[in-house]
Amino acid sequence: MNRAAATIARRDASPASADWPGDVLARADKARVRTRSCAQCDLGSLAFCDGFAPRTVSSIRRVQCTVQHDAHDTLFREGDEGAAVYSVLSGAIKVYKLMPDGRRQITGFFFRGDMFGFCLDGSYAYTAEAITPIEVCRLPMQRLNDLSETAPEVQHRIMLRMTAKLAQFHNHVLLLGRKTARERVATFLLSLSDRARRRGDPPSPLALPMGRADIADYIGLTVETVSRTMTAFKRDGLIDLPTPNHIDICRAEALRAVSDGTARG
Amino acid sequence: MNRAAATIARRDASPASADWPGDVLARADKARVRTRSCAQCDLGSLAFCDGFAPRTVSSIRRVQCTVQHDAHDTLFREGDEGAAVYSVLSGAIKVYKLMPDGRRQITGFFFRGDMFGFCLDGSYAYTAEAITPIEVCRLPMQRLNDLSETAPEVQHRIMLRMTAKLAQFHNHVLLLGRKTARERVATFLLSLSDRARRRGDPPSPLALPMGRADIADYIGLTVETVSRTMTAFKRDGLIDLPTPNHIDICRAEALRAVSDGTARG
DNA sequence: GATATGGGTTGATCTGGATCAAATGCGGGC
DNA sequence: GCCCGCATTTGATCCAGATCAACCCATATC
Repeated sequence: MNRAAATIARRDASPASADWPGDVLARADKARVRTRSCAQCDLGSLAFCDGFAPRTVSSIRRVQCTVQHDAHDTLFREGDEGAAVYSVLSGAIKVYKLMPDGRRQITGFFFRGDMFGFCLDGSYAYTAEAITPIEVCRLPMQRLNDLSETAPEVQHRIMLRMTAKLAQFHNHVLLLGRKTARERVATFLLSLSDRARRRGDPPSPLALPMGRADIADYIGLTVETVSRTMTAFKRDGLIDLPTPNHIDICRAEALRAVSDGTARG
Repeated sequence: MNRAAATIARRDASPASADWPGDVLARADKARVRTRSCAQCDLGSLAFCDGFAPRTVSSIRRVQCTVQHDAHDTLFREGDEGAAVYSVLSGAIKVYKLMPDGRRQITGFFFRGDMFGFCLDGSYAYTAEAITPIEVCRLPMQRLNDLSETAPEVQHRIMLRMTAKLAQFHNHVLLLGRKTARERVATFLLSLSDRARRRGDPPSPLALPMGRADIADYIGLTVETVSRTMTAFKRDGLIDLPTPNHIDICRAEALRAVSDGTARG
């Protein structure tokens, strides 16, 4: 489609090394780069570099840059040269793959503290797009690799993140391959709630920054089925929906039973 | 079910450090451990350690052990302490997750040269089972981590494998979330064929070591649908099925078009 | 050669979720 | 306050793939 054509045009216009702010501006829609270091980073224990030796941290600071995006901005597209990994400071991001006829599969949502963009060589396997206004910490992969010669803990930390992501994928593949609509929605809500809790965000009322269409494209359903299922959960008293974008999980155990297929019988 | 109960009993009987052959025997069904080193390894460029400095290779050799299993043996179960990664020397392995009611999702097939079992801390997220008689190279993860202090290329190589696996997962999630039965089967066959080619196995007739039920549980369909779809492909001249476990891809481009949804219109 | 066994295939029917269609609700601009 | 545009919800119908049920056909056993 014309979106794909636009991507190619942009890529041809900005070739080569993709490590520095100027390139970020050329490559991504409307990015605003702040050149200040990560001294003001408030991720705390969620930060990728938390607990590293001071000299390792300062090495990372030298190669890192903080980037802001508006909602709906594209950070990179499937097929772009994969040059950097990102750590989310604030906001929500979705990554997805498209089929030629426009079918879309969202393969991940990322929030404060999450990392995405792993792509050691070759090109990104998916497109990344801001759901809300976001702030991300951009880490050129090549620089991290260089760094790992002297600081093996950097790669080890990356491996931990990737391992966690792999485990998540196993669960998501189970959801997509074998779960019913009710089980999918329940699993999704519990997983979001769990992640909110882990990163210290209020788990109730849980914020749903993404729309119903995004949820549907993530769990392999249609908007209508997602909506109907949430309404059914509300009717059954499992959740409350103060607004379409906030849910209260009223009966977590019951929702858990739905999510793993042990509800009722 | 009683299988789960048996797992717990076995784990209670063999606690603690899981690095050495004796433990492998205790943990896995009927494993035969060969204590000879990997000097006879014939993986060549497919090997995890291919191209490493001689002293790194010999460090790996010291911690590695080669294990043989019969078809249907279980290497480890979901929830077992994740102590080692495996590299396949020969044969085929499937890994899967089960739901309490018995629904099964196979999350990966592994062949000669593939690695699986990534699990830096905590426990395995899935069960691994031999499809055919197999021979695997077992690498205790903790030892690899220690090694990476002096040889950063070890972790880098692991990261490459994990990155490739992540990209594969993105594709598989797209398949499960958004593809039709025909698209799924076509994608599956092409992916197997591609992997056979990459590892130097005859791409035609392509061997299908797994049964229809395994294929179905991998691509989120039923046995009947897999069988019907393969029959339809044969009728349409896209493939031939000399035996149920061997396929010839007759019209790869046409199958490719089916797999990405661009067939006919 | 009869007989069991366990894949794999084929046929008939059913159904969960998709699709098509229409409200409904809600935030933002003026 | 009122209108517009968009996301969400609700309703009616349809259909791809699941389910239920034979059946086929190799291999194994005696």
